[in-house]
Amino acid sequence: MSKNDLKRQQIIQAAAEVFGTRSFQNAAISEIAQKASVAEGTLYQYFKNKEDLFFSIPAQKTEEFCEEFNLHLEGIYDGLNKIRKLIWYYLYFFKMNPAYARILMLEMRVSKSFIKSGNYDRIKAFTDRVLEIIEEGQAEGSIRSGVDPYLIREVILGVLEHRVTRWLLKEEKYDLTGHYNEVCDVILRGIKSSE
Amino acid sequence: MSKNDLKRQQIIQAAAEVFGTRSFQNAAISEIAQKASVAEGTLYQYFKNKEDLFFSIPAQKTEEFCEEFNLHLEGIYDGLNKIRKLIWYYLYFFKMNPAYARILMLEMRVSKSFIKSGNYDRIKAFTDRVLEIIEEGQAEGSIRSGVDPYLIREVILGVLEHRVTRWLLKEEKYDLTGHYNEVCDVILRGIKSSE
Amino acid sequence: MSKNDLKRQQIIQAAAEVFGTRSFQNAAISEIAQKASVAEGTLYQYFKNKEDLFFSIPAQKTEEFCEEFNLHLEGIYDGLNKIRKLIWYYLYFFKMNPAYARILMLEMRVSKSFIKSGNYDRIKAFTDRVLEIIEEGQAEGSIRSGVDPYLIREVILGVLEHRVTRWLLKEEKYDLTGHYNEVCDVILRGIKSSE
Amino acid sequence: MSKNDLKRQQIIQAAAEVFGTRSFQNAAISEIAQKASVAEGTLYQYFKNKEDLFFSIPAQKTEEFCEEFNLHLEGIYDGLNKIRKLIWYYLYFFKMNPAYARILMLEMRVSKSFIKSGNYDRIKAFTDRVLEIIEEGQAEGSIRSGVDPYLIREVILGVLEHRVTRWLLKEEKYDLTGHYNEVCDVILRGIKSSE
DNA sequence: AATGAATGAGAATTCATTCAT
DNA sequence: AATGAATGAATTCTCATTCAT
Repeated sequence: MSKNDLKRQQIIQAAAEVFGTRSFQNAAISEIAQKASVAEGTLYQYFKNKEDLFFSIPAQKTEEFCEEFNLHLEGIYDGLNKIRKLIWYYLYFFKMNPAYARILMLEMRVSKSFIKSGNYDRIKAFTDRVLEIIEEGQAEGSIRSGVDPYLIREVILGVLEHRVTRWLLKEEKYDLTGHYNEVCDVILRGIKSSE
Repeated sequence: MSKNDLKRQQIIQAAAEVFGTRSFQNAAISEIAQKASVAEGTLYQYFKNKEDLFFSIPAQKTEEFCEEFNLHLEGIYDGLNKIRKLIWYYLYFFKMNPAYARILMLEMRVSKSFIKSGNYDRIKAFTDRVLEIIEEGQAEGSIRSGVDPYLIREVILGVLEHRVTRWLLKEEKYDLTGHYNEVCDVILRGIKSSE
Repeated sequence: MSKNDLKRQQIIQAAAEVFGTRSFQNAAISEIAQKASVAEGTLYQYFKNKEDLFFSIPAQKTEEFCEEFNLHLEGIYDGLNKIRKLIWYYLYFFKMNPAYARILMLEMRVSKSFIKSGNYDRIKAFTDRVLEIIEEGQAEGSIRSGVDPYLIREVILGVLEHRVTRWLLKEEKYDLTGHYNEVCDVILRGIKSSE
Repeated sequence: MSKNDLKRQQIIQAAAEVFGTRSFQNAAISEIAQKASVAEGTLYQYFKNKEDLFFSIPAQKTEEFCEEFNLHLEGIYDGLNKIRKLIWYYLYFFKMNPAYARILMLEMRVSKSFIKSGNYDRIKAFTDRVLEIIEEGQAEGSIRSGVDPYLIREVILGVLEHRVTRWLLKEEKYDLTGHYNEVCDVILRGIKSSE
């Protein structure tokens, strides 16, 4: 990694810490600079402005997320188990990264400008991967075909995001991965009584 | 309604319009006051501060939502159809109230202080009602028993909130109630291939 | 004068003092506010921004200038003496108002945005008056006709502005109204040897 | 010219281009460096600071101006025609160099620090030359003697500077050398009706 | 001599809130 | 109760200049 990239990462790291505790508005550039041990002006050599810095946080984390996730998928060959793994890993990851969860769930996910900014692309790569898994599952017959895979993805991610969001708002008082089996069960089999 | 309450409503109405377009931070008290045809100082006779005014918006709308929802439930006696109606009405309501959707989905739903503020109660009344429906459905056998009703509620609301949020971020370009049947289907029957 | 206008004047007065010593860039809003005994924010209730405040200074002074000038013209009925009076009064006025001279000659007169701003109008009223005097002089035969009055005005004001500017740059070390007679003479009779 | 001087000129050239469009404050060192194809730090090897660089622009141009002017004077032996030539050439030069005109008329001419800086000397050489011409004219009898030659110079340069300045402020919309004959006429013969 | 990354001081402006009328 | 003028804290961002390489 070049010296340049290194400093960039160093700043993003500091930003992640600060934005992890305070909202975008309440976080101060001065605090980030201090935490990153650079002058305030230096931030502006690496990022266009405060928002650009803010939006640059997810890239790194998302990459980390995806890499780990792929490792976890190794050796799993059927769609349903991949989905189960996805559900578990998603919850596990945010349980382990609550500060980043705050940033992503309570700020980014709700921001039009983030979506428009190029920084959304990395996250899109992940959701594309999820779609792939679903389509493979449909092809192999383990996931219902005849249902729009986008809709299936919406259900899975909707539930997961909701779960993480609630957990954050309740100040992370309970175990986010708890009841993981039931969550999978309801997503897979629905809420309707089967007979 | 007292003259006092009337003016209160007038202000909330103006606030809903302004906050419907701009974010909390970007909305100006001065604009709200102007739109409500009162002096800025007057706002502070009715609301403690900007946040208090902001958080006061949902009460009225939620009540409206609940009343209408109850009307729509009239004559429906089985749990599954109640759920279907819930799903439809939820999407329909936000389709008809996109400005309010913005406020609720992109700001309130993501705010710790809103939850802590008393103003969350009205919304809680609604989610309690959903829980009731689920429990009734479980009792009558149409909804799977043996699954935590809270979890079932989480799935339903998670999907719905996700759907509305995506729609807002995509600038309301498509029909929010579209594919309503498929949405119900996936929620009710799950994503797993049934055989 | 309304209370509102009074405070406006008070601020302009303070601004004139500060801008009289420091350049536009070097003058600080905070100093002006302090000198005017108002909060910094108050300035922005009366003026759009720093530049707007700056450009608002000449109006008052120009009016004062014109009024006095008109008094001085009283009882003078021929064009040449009016021109002589103009020359004298112009030099005299800036001699008595060196701080304002700085603002007008070294900053405003050289600023495209000032000309474009409405605030230039008051000064235009003065130069229009000068043109009138010249045209009257031409009509009565005391000033050369057959020469564009605009050009004549340009000569008169050009010399005067140059004189005041030089005086300011030389730090007002000599008497600005000195040699007034010779100045008139050269402007009136030209530089060419008469035979 | 040494390699060193060459780079110096290169930088001044770039500075002239940039300062020709933007004001001193608005021009960026970085842009000048880029245009001169040197690093920002390099500028500071050749010039003490931004102002020093800015003030260094006129030297070269003034020299160019004087050389050309002297060529134009060749073969003219009487004072009045020299003055006429001066008036014409002055207007012509700035018409051909509007960017430099901006710098000189709207910024330098109005700056105390420029006068104090040594860089004013080259310009002084020119005004000294003008004084010489006037004194020669007085000696030969074509220019009025008995009038302070400094005052005569003030009239000539005052009118010319005023003319160029107005032209710049009016965004160079008309021909600067237009009406050149009338300008000479008024300067030479004055504004007074001759009988 | 040349570089260019890092610096950090510095200032305008906004706007929710107050309070005298 | 209503007003709205006055407040002033609070913060991003710029950019000339430096200096280690």
